[in-house]
Amino acid sequence: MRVLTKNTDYAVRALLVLGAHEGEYVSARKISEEQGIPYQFLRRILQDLCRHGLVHTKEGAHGGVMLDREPESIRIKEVIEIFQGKIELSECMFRKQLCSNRANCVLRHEILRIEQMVNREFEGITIGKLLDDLKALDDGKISGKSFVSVDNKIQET
Amino acid sequence: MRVLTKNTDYAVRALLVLGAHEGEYVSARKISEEQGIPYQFLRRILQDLCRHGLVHTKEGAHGGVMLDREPESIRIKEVIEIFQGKIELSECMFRKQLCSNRANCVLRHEILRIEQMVNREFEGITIGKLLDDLKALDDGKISGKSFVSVDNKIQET
DNA sequence: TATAAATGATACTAAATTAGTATCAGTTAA
DNA sequence: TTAACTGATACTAATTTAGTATCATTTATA
Repeated sequence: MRVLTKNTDYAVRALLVLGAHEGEYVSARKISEEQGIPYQFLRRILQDLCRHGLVHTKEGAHGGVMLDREPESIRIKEVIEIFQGKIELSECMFRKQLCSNRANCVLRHEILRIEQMVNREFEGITIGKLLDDLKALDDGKISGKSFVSVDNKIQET
Repeated sequence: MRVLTKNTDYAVRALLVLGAHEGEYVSARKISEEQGIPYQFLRRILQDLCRHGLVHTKEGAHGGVMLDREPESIRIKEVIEIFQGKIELSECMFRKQLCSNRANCVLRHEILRIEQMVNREFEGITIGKLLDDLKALDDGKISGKSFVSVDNKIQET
């Protein structure tokens, strides 16, 4: 069960690169190489981000992509919704009509609750926050929170 | 973005029917008709539930399916994992190796946090609890929490 | 003992989503 | 003029999800 798709993953990583170079145009080629993201795929992702006003672009030589908003105002929730639509744990029939049966109702009640929780969480994470975390990592301030994977299990070191 | 698949949805509904008839064998045909679930699809789902020990079956005429565990011990998390595997918000490369780049790390840290939250929630919901909710609904005790959908938006009445 | 109502096992198809590739036109700095 | 860019968009491939079909076996019971 995977919830975040490559689209979203690549978009966030691209936004972090752009956030680290605020005020500069960075080319899709450079981001692609730096992050190991398939070039043409990334191109389309960046165009989507542009259409949604998260970044703007400059054509031609020395052109590229630049953040068009404060990193703090770009919420992961927004990015997810651009590429995957609204977060809905279960898109059931009851979004469109009265509950057809009561069994649906009770399950749905719980699911809506969790759905709202997840939405709140993704709303709380911004590119700005992630950039801060990155910076803290660089400064070694939260080095104790770095992770190492052993036998496919995540462990804190 | 849909997170719960039909498999899981149908399985939970079937388990609720079985929970409402504890100690009786209920046939796939009956559940299928009662819940509007495609018969053959449901058959396979019930077989999976059987293989995982949530239900047991009796072949032949007057046979069917019966819960094999206390409804309170059947957690939705377990059902999800049978049909969709472990809940992972983003199955990234870093599950298998050390973080290749730091941009992954910071995003991943947040994602793991939310992932654990979601897991805890689905672990807290059991078939027994949903049956209780259903019963309360029948008794009109939580009638104030019934839902009506207007223009695709959920509203409490 | 024949039969109808069940499950067991499993192969198959269809639809939808996700991931990735390719192409061509236009822009711009040097 | 040319190389390095983006804009737009069509196309293909791979994977996942949903659903269908078939045949064998079991069992209650008329």
